[in-house]
Parts: sequence; C-alpha cells; structure tokens
Amino acid sequence: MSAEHQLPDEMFAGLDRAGSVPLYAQVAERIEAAIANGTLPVGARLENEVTMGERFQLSRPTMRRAIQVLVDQGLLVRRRGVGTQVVHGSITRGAELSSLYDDLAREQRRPTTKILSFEILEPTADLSAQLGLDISAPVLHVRRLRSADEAPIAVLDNYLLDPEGVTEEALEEQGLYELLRARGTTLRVARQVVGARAATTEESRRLDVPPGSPVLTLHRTAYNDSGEVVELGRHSYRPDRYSVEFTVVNK
Amino acid sequence: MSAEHQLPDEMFAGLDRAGSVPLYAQVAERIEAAIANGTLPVGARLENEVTMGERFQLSRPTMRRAIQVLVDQGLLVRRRGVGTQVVHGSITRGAELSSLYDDLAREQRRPTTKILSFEILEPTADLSAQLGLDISAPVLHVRRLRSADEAPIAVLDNYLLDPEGVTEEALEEQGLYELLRARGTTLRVARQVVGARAATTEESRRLDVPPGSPVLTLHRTAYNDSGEVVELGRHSYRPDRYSVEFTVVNK
DNA sequence: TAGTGGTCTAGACCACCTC
DNA sequence: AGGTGGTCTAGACCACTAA
Repeated sequence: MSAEHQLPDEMFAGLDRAGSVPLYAQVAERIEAAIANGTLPVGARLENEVTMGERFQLSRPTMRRAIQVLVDQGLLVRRRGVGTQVVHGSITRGAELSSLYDDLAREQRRPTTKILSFEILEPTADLSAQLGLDISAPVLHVRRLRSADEAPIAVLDNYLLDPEGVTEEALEEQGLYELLRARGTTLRVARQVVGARAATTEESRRLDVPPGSPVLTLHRTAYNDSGEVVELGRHSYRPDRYSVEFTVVNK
Repeated sequence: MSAEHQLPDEMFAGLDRAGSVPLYAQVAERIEAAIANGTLPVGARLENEVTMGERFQLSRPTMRRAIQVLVDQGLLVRRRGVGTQVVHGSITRGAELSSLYDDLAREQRRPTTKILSFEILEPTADLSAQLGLDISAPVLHVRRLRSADEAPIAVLDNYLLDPEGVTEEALEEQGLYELLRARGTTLRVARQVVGARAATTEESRRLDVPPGSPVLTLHRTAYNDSGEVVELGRHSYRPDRYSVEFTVVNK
C-alpha cells in the first residue's frame, strides 16, 4: 500500500561506539528526530529492520531494540509481514516519572512554589490508615502551592518516608523530585490514580476558584530501586490549567 | 542486604515449547503468579537471571526478556551489581488499551449500556474543528450511558471514522472495542488526556449528580496498526465511581 | 513466493555494586 | 575479587502478509 521511505545515508553514519550511550538509544534518538523534523512523515513506511541494521552497521537484535523503544513510546507501529510505519498525529510524550515542576520547566513557563506547611508527623495508627501504608517512623509532610506565571495551578501534599536532607529552603528553589535525586534517592516506579472531586474550601481559596468547583486529583505512590515506598503524593489541580496525558500501547 | 529468595523446582518445569505462546511470556506469567500468590513476597530478591535461565532451560536473552516484561509493568525493579527485587505494595495493572466495558467485566460487575444517540455526521469544517482532526468522510457518532449494577457511571461520546459494521443493536450487547475487534479493526496505540470540569446539564441528569458538580473527563485518540486514527473518545465519568489508574516506570 | 517482523540461541565483553 | 545486570553480536528458524 504505502511506499517504503528511503532515509539519507548521513543519518546512518557516525554512531559513537565508545561512549556511554547505548547504540540502540542513539539509533532510537535519530529515528525519533527524523520523525520530529519531518524527514519521516506520518504514515511513512520504514525500510525493513535488516537493511537499516546493515546501514547502521549493527546486528539485527540491536536494530530491533532501537525500533522497539519507539514502538513502546507509541511513535511507530509494526506488523509482521507488512512493515513498520510512523503513527499519525502529533507526537506527545507519555506520562513520565517527573514532577509538575519539571513539566512546567520543560514547557518554558516560570514555575514558582510557595510552602504552605512543612512538618514532621509522628507514626500513629491514624496516619497509617490515612495513607494506606504501614508507617513506623516519622514522616515529612509538605503542603505547597504551585503556580506558573503567577497563576495558581495546584495544591500539592507530599509525604516523604525518609525526610533526611529535605529543607524548607531547598524546596522553595527546586522541585521535590530534583531534591530527592540530589540526595541520592532514585525513583524507579510510581503508581498513579487520577480522579476528580469538588474543591475543599482551602483549595478554592488557594487555587482562586469558586468553592465546590471541580479539581483534578492525582494520587501517587513512588518506589525506589529497591522497590520500597519512598514518597506519597496527594495533588489537586485546577482543571483549566492542567491535565494528565499518557500513551497506551497494545502489545 | 536482603537474602536471595529460592523458588521451588516445580515452577521451572513444563514450559510449552510447541505452542503459540512465546517462552518469555510463559515465564513472565509464572513469575507474576508467584508474586500474586505470595510465593515471591514483596521486597524479595530473585535469583540471578543466569541461574533462573538454566533452571528454565532457557538462553539468557530469553530469560532477560521475561524479566523485562515485569519490570515494564512495574512489578520488579533491577539494579546492576545488586539484583532483581519485587516492588512493595499491592499489585495493580497499568492502564491498558481497553474500554470501560472490559474494565467492569473484569471486576465482575454487571455493565449495561444505553444508547442515547446514534447518528452519521457529514464531514464539515465545523466537525473537523471540533474533533481537531481532518475529517473527509462521514463519521459515526454514538452517545451512550454506561452503568454498572444499575448505577450510572459515564456518558460516552465516541466518533468512529469508519462506521462499517457497527449497528445500534450490537452496541447494546457488547463494548465498542469488542465490536471493533470482531470487525477486524485492531487498536494498537492510544493517546489519552484525563481532566476534570463541571458537569453539563445533560451530564448531571444522566449521571444523577447535581448540576455543576465535578466530572472526570477522558479524551482518547486511538490508532490502528497502520498508525491511522480510527476512533475518538470523549468520556465523562462520575468521579465517585471511576478513576484512571496507571503505572509509570523510569528507564 | 518473496518479504516482513517475531522468537530463540550461545556466546562475548563490560559497568556497576558489595564485600 | 566476585557477582550482578547491561549491551552487543551472528546467526537460525518460524509466522504472517501481500502479490
């Protein structure tokens, strides 16, 4: 049906085999760039993976892995016996394990944070019940107001199971997740639930919306690379200023 | 730190090498089951991949692939030099490319559907603008009310770019996605945006909630395995009865 | 029938972490 | 130093699609 799309030779030259970036990642980047800049238009059918592997001077498994990265991102679709094609429509990144602060910074807006409260909670049965988690040591609870370009966006409640190294001053400056990275805590997995409800009176005041108007809620449980819970998020967003976007791929 | 967890020999026996289910998928299923039934408790460290591969009589790449499936699902975390561990906390599946109907059926509730409207829309500039897509052929628009156990859950607006084979009667019986599968349309990728807003007057009547109360909205664009748009969804959920859940993995 | 992607093997070498 | 996962190779055979 659709003709095969030939890519220029330049694209296949000069992979860095010595550096620390894996070859499959370098190749995936190049193909993604080709899609982004129109070299590979939407709907185009790519050369087959064997030929592309030869042009990159890569083995077939490595070439396949590069393509798979983009399939998992929802940029390409593959069919046995047919080929690989670029998905139609604008390219949007899926949900990432980043914070709202990172999201806004990426979009070139000026995010600001105001700390509303900053306190250590003692481990009680009540707290465990409220968080749905067995709490056995003091927990840091932070409530913040996140704005962009002076406009309020979200009220963020976060519970840190290990408060070490997190200060009120640092939080004013950078995102919580950036702070955790700096501390050596790596977040590997997060489970998120998105819902909606009416704003509480405090939320309506903070977000400058009428009492009882809708807010978008996001509950997040984040795990470190040992699989332990390190952080809980309970966030409320102004729905006219924020929404949650993600891509789903059928395997 | 944490001791290695030994798995019973039975678990490694009897893979089906002749059937159509890939070996890596069979192995992933077994490990997932072991996590689900407590054979592999949360936080447990697995044997290393080489040993497990030998016990399954699999090559290392195949064993790795099986493990990677579960890492991508957020069930396992891996660290070089350390090992593979089970993530703490309850196991929840990530967002899948399924419909609300499928979700409810999986949870053993009795989903019902009432068709509110069923019409073919002619391709006009207005429609293209409304859907944010270039519409050049007639489109099927369906509005449905989805309930479970008699309680209304969602108002579903769907736009099918190729209406062939979809009838009002069939939609009463089965989910839209099931119907599309039966027609030979496979949905491969979907981009989704979750938001919130106040219910319209119709929504408040249909969902039996006060006018202006919050609804959770989900916009979905679904693509077939040629990467073409096949369906658009514009859904409004009663937020006390539905939320969107997904897992994010940092790579 | 020819061409495509999907699966699987049996190695190799390396980077990283812990002791 | 020893053990872990991460990357890469060079093949093989198969399932599916389209002409």
